[in-house]
Amino acid sequence: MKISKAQAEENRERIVGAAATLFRERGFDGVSVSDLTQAAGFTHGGFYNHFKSKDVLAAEAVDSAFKTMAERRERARDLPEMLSYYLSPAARIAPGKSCPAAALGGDVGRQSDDLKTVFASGVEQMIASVEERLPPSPDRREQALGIVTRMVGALMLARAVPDGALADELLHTNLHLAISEAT
Amino acid sequence: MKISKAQAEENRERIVGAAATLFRERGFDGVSVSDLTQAAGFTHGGFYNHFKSKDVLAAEAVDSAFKTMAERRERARDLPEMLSYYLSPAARIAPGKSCPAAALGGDVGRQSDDLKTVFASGVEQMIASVEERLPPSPDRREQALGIVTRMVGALMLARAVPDGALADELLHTNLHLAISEAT
DNA sequence: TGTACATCAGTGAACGCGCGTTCACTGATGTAC
DNA sequence: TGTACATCAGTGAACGCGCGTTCACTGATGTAC
Repeated sequence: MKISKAQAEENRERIVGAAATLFRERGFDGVSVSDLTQAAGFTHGGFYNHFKSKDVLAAEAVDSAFKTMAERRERARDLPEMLSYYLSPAARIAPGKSCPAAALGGDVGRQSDDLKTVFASGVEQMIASVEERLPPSPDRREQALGIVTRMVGALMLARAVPDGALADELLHTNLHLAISEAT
Repeated sequence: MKISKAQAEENRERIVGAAATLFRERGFDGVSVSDLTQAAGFTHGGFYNHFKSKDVLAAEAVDSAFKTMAERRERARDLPEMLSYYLSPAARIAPGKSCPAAALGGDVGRQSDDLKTVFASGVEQMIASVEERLPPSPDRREQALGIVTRMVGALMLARAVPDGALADELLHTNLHLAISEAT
């Protein structure tokens, strides 16, 4: 049965949205085409009406995740507030709703150059977003890049370690270091 | 045909060694039990004489990778030298021979608590190793943890981005920042 | 506005494939006498 | 030291399973008249 154009477009967007969340939670290999179409409310065969392949969707999903994160960043009043959301225990527990760089960076290193390009532009957006909240200085770009590296590294490591003192320490210590780097 | 005990033990160690390299290069899901036993010179059925499951091997392989890295670290004369090896273009290109935290941290976040525990002890070793090369100070531990976070984040991000200016910048800028944090 | 029909989004069986794991078997090793 | 035999590391076919992708089909949508 054919579906209205509006409904079809909504289905497509639901797949991208589900992929943006599920890939961050379980990695690219941890989510099947079936998982994605089911999350969007239909069956797997229809997937290929919307995307040439799972890989092509992956690039679009990562792009979408970075965009959502950028919107969330804009809502922070200043850099310390932004950092404290980013490095919160809540963010550690909810990779599906947090930074795609921390959740998928390791995997992206083994994926296509197309995906790496999308990823790079997301990282550049993060750097720009931090940089424009930094006090003017000749090495603002370097500072911003350093802070973004710290954020991503800290969140990824805090998740790769069991719940406990080290996980908390990674979050807290890097939050303090990043805040003091930002002033 | 039975094999000598010495040969069997060597085969076991070859699997662990191959796993330590291949998992870092391709991720846990990117390497099959067949790949591992072939790399060790025999066929897949024999795998289960040595390991209860692929997951159990993964923990041992990550442990082994951290140990190899620790030995390599000991050979650096000082912290700047250690950092410049860690964040070199050569390390970026050769994940199989470089830091398991940067190569597998993202994946470990989605694996068993057993693996996370092994991973955490590797990270603690890295922190200790940096800390003992830092000048005495009440917040040496925080500094060391911050430097390790930067190293891991930088190497992972540099790999997740296509060859080019941003990859180089991630390596260079974070190397300079880490060195200045270390003095 | 009403009707006839082409379009095409979604269905679900089927494709070939590789995965982790099991198992009956082989035959050199290593031990007991 | 020599012989008989139990052990057990490695073999390779087979297991059930889920994967990404394809395809003939369905039937509501949306268009042409």
